[in-house]
Amino acid sequence: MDVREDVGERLRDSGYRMTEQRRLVWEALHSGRHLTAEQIHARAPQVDLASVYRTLALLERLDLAAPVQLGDGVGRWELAHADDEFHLACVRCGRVSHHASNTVAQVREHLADFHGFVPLEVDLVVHGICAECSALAS
Amino acid sequence: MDVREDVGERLRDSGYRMTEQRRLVWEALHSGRHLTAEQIHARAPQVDLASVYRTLALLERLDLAAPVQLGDGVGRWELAHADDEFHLACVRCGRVSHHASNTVAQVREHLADFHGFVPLEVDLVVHGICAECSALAS
DNA sequence: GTATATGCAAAGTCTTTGCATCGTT
DNA sequence: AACGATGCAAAGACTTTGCATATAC
Repeated sequence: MDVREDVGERLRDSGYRMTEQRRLVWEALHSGRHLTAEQIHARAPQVDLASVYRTLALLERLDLAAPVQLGDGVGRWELAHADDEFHLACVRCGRVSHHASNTVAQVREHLADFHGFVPLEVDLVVHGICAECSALAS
Repeated sequence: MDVREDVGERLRDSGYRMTEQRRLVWEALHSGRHLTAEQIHARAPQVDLASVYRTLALLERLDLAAPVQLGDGVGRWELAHADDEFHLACVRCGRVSHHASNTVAQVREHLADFHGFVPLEVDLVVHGICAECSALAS
């Protein structure tokens, strides 16, 4: 699953060049999830913000990274991963965790079986109060 | 379910004033779903764009309208509705439809029962190919 | 009459683009 | 050596804010 070593190869295979900037952005993406362009830039200050955006767009085209919309209107990015994971966003502490389940698969089946809609990407974000914050509040 | 008549009352009850601009935005929201601020402004040209934004923020505070994130990075709005409806966005023709099912309820239960996370809002958007476009492609 | 809401214009934020230079292949 | 990628700065899209005027109550 960790393709950190051969991004260069992957890029070259697709006709792109491997550069220090792209490597730094790629590494930054490994340091967290649902990161804003600004956060990635903070983790790779040598890379111009414009290049961060350009690199993210490229990685998206190659299905190596994916944009995330948590509903706060801020553009966020993370490494591509199976979309049977979804986000749990705590409205109290702001932390966002990932959660894997068969829920997304169920949604897919439900749609395909009954409605003729062919699901490609399922984006599921649940806002609520995480276990830690619930405990504090009681 | 149609509270069109008593928005004024609702506003006044909450300490706000009923104005022609707010009425126009409110009506515009009834003319479609997942509308951008620009689209609402087009449907109510007499209302300044800034007031459109201010009114939408107010309606959101009163739970009369809700922002929608379809994943295209564009801010969209619609009348508040039960969140067991979710969006189906066709990546081919761009049309977005609403779909109601118990899927969202299942997600809520799943989380509450097993993970201590108290779900508040569930945002589910499915990107894919609608039945019409599937038919055309075959 | 008073306080809130509006219009207009300016400022903010986030993202994209143009272009000369640099660096990978 | 050639062409793609980068930095920098400017432009763009979208949204918010300040302030004087208008308006609901």
